[in-house]
Amino acid sequence: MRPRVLVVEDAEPIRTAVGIALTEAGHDVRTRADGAGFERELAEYRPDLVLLDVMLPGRDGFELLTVARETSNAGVILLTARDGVDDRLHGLRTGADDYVVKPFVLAELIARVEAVLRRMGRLRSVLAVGDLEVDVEARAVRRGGAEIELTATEFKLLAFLAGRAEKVVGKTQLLTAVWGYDDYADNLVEVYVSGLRRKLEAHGPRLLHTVRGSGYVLRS
Amino acid sequence: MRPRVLVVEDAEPIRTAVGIALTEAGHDVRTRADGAGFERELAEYRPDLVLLDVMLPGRDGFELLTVARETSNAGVILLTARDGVDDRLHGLRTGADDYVVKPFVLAELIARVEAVLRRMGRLRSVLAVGDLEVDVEARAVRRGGAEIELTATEFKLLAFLAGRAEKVVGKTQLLTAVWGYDDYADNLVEVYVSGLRRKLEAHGPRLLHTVRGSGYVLRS
DNA sequence: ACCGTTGCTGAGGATGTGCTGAGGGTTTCG
DNA sequence: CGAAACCCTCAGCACATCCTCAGCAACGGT
Repeated sequence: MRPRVLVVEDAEPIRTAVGIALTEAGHDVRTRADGAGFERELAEYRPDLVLLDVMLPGRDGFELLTVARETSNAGVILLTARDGVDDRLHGLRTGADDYVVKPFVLAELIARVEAVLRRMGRLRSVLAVGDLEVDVEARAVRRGGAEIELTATEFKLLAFLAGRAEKVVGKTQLLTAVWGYDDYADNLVEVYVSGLRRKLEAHGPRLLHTVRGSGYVLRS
Repeated sequence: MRPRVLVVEDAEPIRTAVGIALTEAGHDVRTRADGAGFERELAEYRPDLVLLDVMLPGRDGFELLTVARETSNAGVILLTARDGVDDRLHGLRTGADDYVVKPFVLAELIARVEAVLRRMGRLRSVLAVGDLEVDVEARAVRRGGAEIELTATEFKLLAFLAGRAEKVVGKTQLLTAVWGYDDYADNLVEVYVSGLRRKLEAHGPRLLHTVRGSGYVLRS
């Protein structure tokens, strides 16, 4: 489930740019030009995070911040052209989770958005290859909705391969990365690839391909 | 109970000034000049918030940040003279809760400290996992309406796990976070997990799952 | 088509990892 | 001061997982 972000910003170019950047970063985004119907939007869309411009026509960002705090538990980031310490203090005291000053680099805004989401526990680092998802923190693997149970070694192997999806990985490389050996040992890798395939292919077509003479690739 | 703040900063004047300012603002403060014995300090003092200078003799702030994230639930604010966007991004990506650039106005630092504390209170006062509720402040645990009585150690363990719901937590990590040990000691963790399960599962299905070879997860 | 090389897979014993009941030392509380 | 609760250690059991082995299949160059 992707995190939902609500953006309220009157300047059209910024609103669009932020919307696109956040969407590309893998979030679900909804944008608005002013604070009209803000309460309804909060209730319906249930965002995990709200990005609020401070200077808005009608109700300003501080007012909306208060509303958001009272009626939801979304995180809030304020967005403003002003740079005085007083405004920053005001924003933080009112309870914003973060504060970004215009003009800002888009990459930093994204980083702050994700920092707040991560802190709230709404962001996971998930590696995806085709319909396969590898959640490293939860140590969980899903394919097409189904949860796949892996042993410790199988998971290490898959995580390593998923981390370099589309790239061919040699057996020696796998042995050092997963087992810590520095020389070749029997057919260890083959045995584990075999086991991994059996579990993975119970829920779909082959993802872990053999590249004869070189190693293995993970791709769809 | 006043919030505890741990300050790690090598420059003496700043360390003192920050210490005094935070104390006057009503916090319990402890200061250190470097990262030596940081793990022990975390385990003993159990700060709610850690202020870390990025440029420290010995281990730098980023390193300490990682340690703090792994073994405590404390919030973290980075404190630095550098102002490059790259450093800010690095700090936020690594998971800092906030980032203050020197030179800073003391009032702003205090405001940020309190913003982070407030945010943590809002997010962490009652942790919920499935039908389980862990109220950290009241030191109470409920499941499906029934109150569950836990010993001090059991509660610490559960609270730590609940703070990282859905994430796999290693035994070593638990030992440092809950017991303050830095190396593996017998099967302490297993014994307490066992006891915790008995109490938790008297009111519902398993929530505290074993992930063989990795650790434990709390999820429904 | 042949044959050496490379890769696949099922089986099984050794090992590792986790679970639990019991008990002694210590602290807390009445 | 005594009892209860609690913390930690220990030891035995259960079983999942790891790795080796051996035979078979697939591939590709000649």
